[in-house]
Amino acid sequence: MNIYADIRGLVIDALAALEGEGLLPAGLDLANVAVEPPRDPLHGDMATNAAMVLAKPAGMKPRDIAGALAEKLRSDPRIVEADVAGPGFLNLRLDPSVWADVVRAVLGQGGAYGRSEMGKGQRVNVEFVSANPTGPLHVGHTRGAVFGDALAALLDFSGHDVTREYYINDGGAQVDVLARSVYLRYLEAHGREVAFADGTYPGDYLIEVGQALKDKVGDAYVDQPEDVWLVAVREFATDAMMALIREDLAALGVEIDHYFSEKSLYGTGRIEAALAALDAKGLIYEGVLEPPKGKLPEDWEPREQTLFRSTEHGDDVDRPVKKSDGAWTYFAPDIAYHFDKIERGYDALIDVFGADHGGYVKRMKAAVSALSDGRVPLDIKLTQLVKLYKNGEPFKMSKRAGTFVTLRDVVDLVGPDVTRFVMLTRKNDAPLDFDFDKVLEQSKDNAVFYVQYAHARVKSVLRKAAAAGIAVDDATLAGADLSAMTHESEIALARKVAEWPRLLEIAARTHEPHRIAFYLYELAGDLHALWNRGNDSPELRFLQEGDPATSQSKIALARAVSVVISTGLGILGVTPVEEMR
RNA sequence: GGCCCCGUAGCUCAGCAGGAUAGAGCGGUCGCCUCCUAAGCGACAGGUCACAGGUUCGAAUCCUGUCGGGGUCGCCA
Repeated sequence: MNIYADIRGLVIDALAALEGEGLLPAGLDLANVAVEPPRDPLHGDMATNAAMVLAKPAGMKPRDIAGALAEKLRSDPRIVEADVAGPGFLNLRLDPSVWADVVRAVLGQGGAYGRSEMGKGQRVNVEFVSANPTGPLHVGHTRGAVFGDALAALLDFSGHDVTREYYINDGGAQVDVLARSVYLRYLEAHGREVAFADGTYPGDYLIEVGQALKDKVGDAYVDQPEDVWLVAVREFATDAMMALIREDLAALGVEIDHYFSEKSLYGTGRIEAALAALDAKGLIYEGVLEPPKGKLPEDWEPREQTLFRSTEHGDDVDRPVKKSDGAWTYFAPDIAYHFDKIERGYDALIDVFGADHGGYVKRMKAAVSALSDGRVPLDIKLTQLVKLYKNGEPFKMSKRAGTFVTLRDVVDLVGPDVTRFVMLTRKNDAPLDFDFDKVLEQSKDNAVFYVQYAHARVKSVLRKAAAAGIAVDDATLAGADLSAMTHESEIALARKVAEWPRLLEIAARTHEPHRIAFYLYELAGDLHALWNRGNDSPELRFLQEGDPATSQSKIALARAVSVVISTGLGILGVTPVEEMR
């Protein structure tokens, strides 16, 4: 049940009726007609901008349209008041039974409340993390992982058919570096003294990989030239790193549906095929790029390269797909990879990148636009930096990796639930401060705690009611008489619950899962407010001693809140708690 | 220099397809525990939505420009 959608439908029907009666011209575009919660609750329960939006196309005064619309709407039993206000707003006051209906619907639907079909028939591919397989995931990847996973869950809940995907960058020079680094650890395992030159990965996490390599091949590679072992060690090392990364993701509760190997694009004609597709559209040419505007790189010299005419699809300059030595640039396999995604038939693509990849957004979009002839939209979400703090001090080092704080460091310290929630308490494109002490603090300025506390409070009431012999299963609560739910704090809470489907639609449309976290914080706040009213006004307490019927009606509302919190946390990948300890 | 993101209360940040008197937390001041968990709740104070134009009945929101912060910029992915 989405009460906002229902009432909007009512408004649309009324407008259609007015058209039929000739009071409005026929054929008006109603797409921009909105029904929203008013900023000020004094204005009513809902407001519509219909009259203002339609005034110009209809050639009428807003207030005249609003007046006629109000007349029509008043005939619906759910609308008790419809007043024209301001420049032409139509403020609606709903019958209190509407909120009772919402609560009943929530109890009836349970975890399905808020699900929608907005994405019905749409296959969406969400690619995220896609970290190089050269070491454990670090904090930045953690944010991308949480964001991508929550976004995928959100789209899934909104009716999309979602694939979570990870692109393994196992085709470039960095995996050769990895192989050489592992080789050094391998020699070390054989008791050799080794030095880690610049350009190798010194992290401790490779020690066990070197040992494992020794266990596997013995001394076969010792004192052998690189061409003997490089390919084999590279594969061994990449596999080990991917196993590590999968473990990291599992620790965070992230499950990838599809891992896609960059390497699989080489030597198989797939890069060539993708570029041939572009070539067939006249978008590939040999040419010399203009030097960058402004300050020139010192070693700049004009070079003829194979270029993709990305400017035809919105990019600022054309982009090279081959290096001067004839090898592919990294962009070439990326084009092939996205070509593959398009050919797999997705209706929409989403890439989650770190903010440092912001410079690639336009060219990637240009490539997808060109390859799909503009049919497949690509949205690229950038996740900003995470700044870590501990004891108020910036916190940088990891014991394990030697250089950066890993995903494991974070999850081990605060747990996956706190990690995930906190990572979503900022917009993806805003920097995030993550304070190891603060996120574990039990206070109101810690949103995780505050939301969990609200959930636990409801659970506590349910336990106490059950102990008092009052039936509080959802079926019983759904049948409770909710006509006494009239206090402003109760209505405010029910109204918030009613907003859940609408909030989800907005979050799904904008690809912004953080909105869920903020909504849950507000919902929790409304519950805590009502809870505390019970201190002064015993009749507002959820549990009414010796009065099962009233208790059930009160608890029905509380239970509806816990259903929404539980569902919302579920989308964020956070487990709701039953009690605070 | 080009491109991208950001600029909202003392601090950290929300702001929903443009909508009415711009919100929350922290910090400040003042209240609330014989009472379902006070790990909480209520009230007050606090704003030139960086700045200047433009579009619109209406702009924090859209467009242009300026300033400030960050990121990025052809043989690294």
